[in-house]
Amino acid sequence: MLDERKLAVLRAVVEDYVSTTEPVGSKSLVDRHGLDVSPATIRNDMAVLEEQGFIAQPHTSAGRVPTDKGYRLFVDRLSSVKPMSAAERRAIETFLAEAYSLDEVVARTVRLLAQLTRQVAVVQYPSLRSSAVRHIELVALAPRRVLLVLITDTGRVEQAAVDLPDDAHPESISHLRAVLNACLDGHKLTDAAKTVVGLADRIPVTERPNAGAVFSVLLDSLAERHEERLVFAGTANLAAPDFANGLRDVLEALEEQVVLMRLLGESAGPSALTVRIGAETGLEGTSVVTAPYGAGGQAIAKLGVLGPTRMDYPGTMGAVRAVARYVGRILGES
Amino acid sequence: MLDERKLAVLRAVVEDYVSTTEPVGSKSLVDRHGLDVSPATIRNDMAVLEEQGFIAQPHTSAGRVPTDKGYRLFVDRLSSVKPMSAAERRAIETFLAEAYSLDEVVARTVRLLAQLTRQVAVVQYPSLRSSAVRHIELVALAPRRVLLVLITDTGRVEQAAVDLPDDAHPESISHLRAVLNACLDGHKLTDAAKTVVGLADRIPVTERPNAGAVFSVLLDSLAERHEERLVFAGTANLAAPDFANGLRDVLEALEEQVVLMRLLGESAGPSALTVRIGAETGLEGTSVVTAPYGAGGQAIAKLGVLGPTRMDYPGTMGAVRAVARYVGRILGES
DNA sequence: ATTAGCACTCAGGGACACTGAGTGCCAGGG
DNA sequence: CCCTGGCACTCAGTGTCCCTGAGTGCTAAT
Repeated sequence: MLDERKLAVLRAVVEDYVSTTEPVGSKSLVDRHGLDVSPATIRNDMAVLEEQGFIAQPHTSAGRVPTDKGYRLFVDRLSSVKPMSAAERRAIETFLAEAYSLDEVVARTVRLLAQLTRQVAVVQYPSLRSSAVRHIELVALAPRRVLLVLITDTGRVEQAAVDLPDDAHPESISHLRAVLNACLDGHKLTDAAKTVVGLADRIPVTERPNAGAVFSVLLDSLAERHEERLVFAGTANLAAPDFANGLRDVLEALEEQVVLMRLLGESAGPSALTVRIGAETGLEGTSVVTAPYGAGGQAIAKLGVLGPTRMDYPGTMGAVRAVARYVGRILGES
Repeated sequence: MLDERKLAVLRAVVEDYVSTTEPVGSKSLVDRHGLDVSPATIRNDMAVLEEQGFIAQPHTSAGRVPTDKGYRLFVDRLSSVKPMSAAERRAIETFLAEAYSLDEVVARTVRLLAQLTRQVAVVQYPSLRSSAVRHIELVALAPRRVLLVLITDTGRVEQAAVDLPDDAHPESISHLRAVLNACLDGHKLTDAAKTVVGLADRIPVTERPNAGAVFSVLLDSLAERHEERLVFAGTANLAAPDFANGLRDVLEALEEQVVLMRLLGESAGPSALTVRIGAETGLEGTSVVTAPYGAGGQAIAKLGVLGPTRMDYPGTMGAVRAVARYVGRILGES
């Protein structure tokens, strides 16, 4: 149905259109690529490709432009990820290595990704679930309100205010803190749920409601809230002419964390690059390339870039993959 | 030089241009405003205003458009801040009152401001300097690295990693923590500098280098870094046609915290609204309205909005002022 | 299956004229 | 002296017409 040459034509159309932004015609195709056939032949191929929905004409008597379906096929079967050059890899590595705190790693990563791809970069904060507890602090704010501070082994600090059902005496708070630290120190948050079950025994009955409130905040909201934090950079790249009309929608999507989370979240394979094209993203004319990243093999969050459907997929995918790897490595070390 | 009527004409030009986005001519002016003179008279006035540089013509045979200088005069002498309606004030109050943590207050404030003004809103995080210390925590990360966590009386948590000159034993860290808490608890960071001077006495000579490192991070970087944090919202409003060309610059400015800090920082009076117009902002075609806000009378940070030179100044100023007041009130309560 | 040839289409761009909102200026009137 | 009505002038924007050129689809020959 689609022989070798037709696929080559589609590939050429995508490549040319991406680099010129202009509908590509049969003649220029045979010129720019080393196709040993005449324009007329290409025209026939193009007619077939159009019928199948891989390319389209903006108007009669204009060249062809890839459709979403065309880009899809291109990404899935006609192109391969373009690896970063050695120089680029080195630059990435040294740039990220200069970051100390997690905040800084994330900030640098997102800027780097925006710069490499010249598009909008998005990075999700790593989940807390796989970190281990180093220290837990409780500070009284009001009779029925304490501040819960969690310090992880990776040196991250998370806080949350907890509303207590009963008034809490200073000493009962100290006791709770001591128990929490004794039991959870060194444990991962993922395992903390089990640990907490047996933990209630060590707490006087009268204090259990308060302790329960603290536990639930620690396990649920603290660990989860963090996963929702997103950072982005490179929005200035939206000023490119591609987005002329859809601009408003994209900017709104960037502020609506929910939309972005969905874009990052719904990726398919666990260790693979995910590419969502055009309508698949819910944003007309916009594509998204994402990858999971994580320390020591297991994915803890995602990152990616967002750009016009007409983007350099191999290059973008290469950059996303490279950055995801190096971030994972950096996080694994600290 | 500029009699009453000429000023009225300028005011009318600004108002009409702001609402229609189109150069305003003499005829439409006398129609839309109750001016009891003929268009010809207005034309003469306009000629004078143009000569003085308050208005300009995009091209001959087009209406007039205010210049930066014209807007300046309008803001300084021809308009007054438009107070929010009672309903709006109530909405602001309840919306902000629902926020618990400081992060949430800031997040809600910036969104609110963007929505009220339909422009880009920027909020600077409140300075830590005027908060008092509630608790200080030190956690060892590595032999020569500790994590310093500061909890303030307003329930805020700040962290910073400290590199130590010497190896630190667990007990010396505990000791340092105890001393820090004993001496600083309840004191404001602004006063902490004095307190620290006498504090060295309580620390063994061998530990002083390490203690010094912790102190300096606490006083300098921790307190200062925080003031540099900015949050913004409403970037989708940049899609308005006004920004068609300058868009890229504005988006870049938003990512360059430095530029934004300057825009927020250089305001004149301590308690007043500041309006910077067009070239005054360093961004062609962009104006900025800022106000300080703070708990209990003293300003602790700034907030503001950024929009096209052609903006509704009275309304925007009203919104900024109102939001600044209510945020101050909310922060004062907690 | 490929190609050469040919008629056809249509967006983009230049030339042209027309319209209308707006101007500047002047001479006359309160 | 300030205002006004009148008048000639300017020019951005719009619409029409036409031409050009890149690109197409189809058909007949290889």
